[in-house]
Parts: sequence; structure tokens; C-alpha cells
Amino acid sequence: MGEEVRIDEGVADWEVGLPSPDDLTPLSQSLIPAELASAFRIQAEPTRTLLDVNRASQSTLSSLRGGGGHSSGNFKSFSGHVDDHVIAEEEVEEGSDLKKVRMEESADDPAIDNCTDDQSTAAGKTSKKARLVWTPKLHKRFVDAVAHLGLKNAVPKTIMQLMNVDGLTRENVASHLQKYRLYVKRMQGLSNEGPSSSDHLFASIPVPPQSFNESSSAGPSHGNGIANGSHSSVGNGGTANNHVGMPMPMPYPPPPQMMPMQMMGMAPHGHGFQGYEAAHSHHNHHYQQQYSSMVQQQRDWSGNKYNGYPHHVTQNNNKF
DNA sequence: GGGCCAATAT
DNA sequence: TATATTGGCC
Repeated sequence: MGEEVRIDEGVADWEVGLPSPDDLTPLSQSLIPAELASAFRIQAEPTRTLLDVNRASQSTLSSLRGGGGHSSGNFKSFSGHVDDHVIAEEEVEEGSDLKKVRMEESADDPAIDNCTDDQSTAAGKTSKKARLVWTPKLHKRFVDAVAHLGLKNAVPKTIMQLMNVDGLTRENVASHLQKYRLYVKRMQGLSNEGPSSSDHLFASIPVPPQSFNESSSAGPSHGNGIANGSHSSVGNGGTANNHVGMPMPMPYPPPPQMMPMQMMGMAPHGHGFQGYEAAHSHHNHHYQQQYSSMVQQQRDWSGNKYNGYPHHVTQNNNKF
């Protein structure tokens, strides 16, 4: 507060301190090493000139502004503020796999005296927290996992294991699970009513019918109240809602063995994958959100095979 | 330690 | 707003 941005003859103060053009990787420069590109069958970008880049930018802009808008204006303006360091890469939902993009937060600026905190410390390693974005696909996997385990076993740890997603942590799942349970409870509560306008994500994927297997007897002597909620057991009684009687992903609990999903990567050979979900197509999803799927993170996603995406990022993507 | 949940932070 | 983190509790 109190910081004023003065604009003088087109030059704003905020420009001070920004890296000079020379320090930046020009857009016209390909960020993908040739070997990498060929490894992923990525067509080598024809060297672009600055002019090309500019032209492309303009056409992008005009298409965004123009009638090109697919849905109601829902695009993130880049003009805004760099809110949280989470930058999302648009995802092509159709048939495409998840992408994870890690943006390096130029946490630089040691110059900024009072860098209040954040997690400085850590010797140089500015590890910013990773924020996982639950894309429809990821969520689908999550729901499937929950469905496969009985409610009883659907705990963060097992869900996480079942999902078998590379950088996913128990905390990620726990957090999501918490929210998901709330959503499910709400839905069951008012057994008729569409989703509450929020949670488009959850609404787009039917919540699986209540536990099948899992002996109901085993009372969760544990503290949690989920199992024995006072609310009417949703059991079959619910009937009314549960929109589509969605075919269960899997009839019984045979180990689903989903194929590991790499959040960002995809097999070099492209679309052969996702067999599991492909089976049940509900073309009902029309999400109107930007599906930014990615995780911005700094920690090493141990287990990750690749890290980058052919798009940007990866500049200081060391170790290989 | 793991899990649940509510509240709170980012 | 969505996700993460924390604290209390079992």
C-alpha cells in the first residue's frame, strides 16, 4: 500500500529492476533442446524471428478479443497481477494428457530488502510451495480411486497410492478428499438440486454410489464422524438424485491397476493412453473454466521422469 | 503416525 | 476461488 506507480512518458517505475531484454530468453528462441525435441517427436521449431513472435502475439490477442471467444469470456488476462505464482498452461482437454507446468518464480530479487518471509532460509533454494491443480482428469482418477476402495478404505494414503500419480502427495489428496466429502455430503443432503454453482469440477464427475463392498458393520470407532453421520444414510434411498446412474468404473474391487499417470508428461508416442477412462465416456462435461492443469512446484517430484514441457519453462532445468 | 475436521492462510 | 497448512482430536 502506498506504493505508487508513476508513469512517466511511458516508462513506468516498475520496470526498474526487471531483467533487461538481454537477460531474458527471447520468445523467438526455442527452449527445447534439439535432442529433447526429437526424443518426444516434437517438431523442431523453425527459427522464428522476433517479427514472427510479434505477429503471433497479435493474432492471439485479436482472436481473444474478437469473436473467437468460445465460451463466455473466461480467459485470464495477462495484464493482471501475478497473483500467486501459479501460472497455468491451457490444457487441451480433448484427448490430451495432463500437463504440468512449473514456473520458476524468479524469486530472485534478493534486493528486495524485506522479503517478508516466505521461506527464505533454505540456502538459496527458494522452494515455493507447489500448488496442485485438480484438473478434471486428475479428479476423475481421484474419484475412481475412491470408488474402488470402499468408503472405508478411501483414506488419503490409499487413495494416493491407488491414483498412482507421480508427484501427488498425501496432503494433496487429503485436502482434496476433505473438500470432496463436503461436496458429496451436500449433494446427498439435498437430494435434488443441481450443484451449487460452485464446484464445477466435482459436478462434472458423478459421485459413485455408496459403498458396495465394505462391510458396514465395522464401525469406525474412530473419531471421525463421516461414516455414521446423523444424516440419513444415503444408501439407496437417495435414488432421487445421483443423476446418471453412472456405470461404475469397475464392478468389483479387483485391483484396478491404473496406469501411472504422470502429471505432466505423456508418453512420447502420444495418445495411446488413458485407456481406462476412455471406456466410459460422458461427453457431458463442458467445463467452462480454464483448465489449467499443472503444478507449480519446486520440490523434486521424485519419481518424475521428465520435467518439462515442450513449451516453456525448463530453462534452468538441470539434471538430466 | 495416520486420519478426520474446522479454521485459517496463501 | 482453489488449494495448502495448521491445530485439535481420536
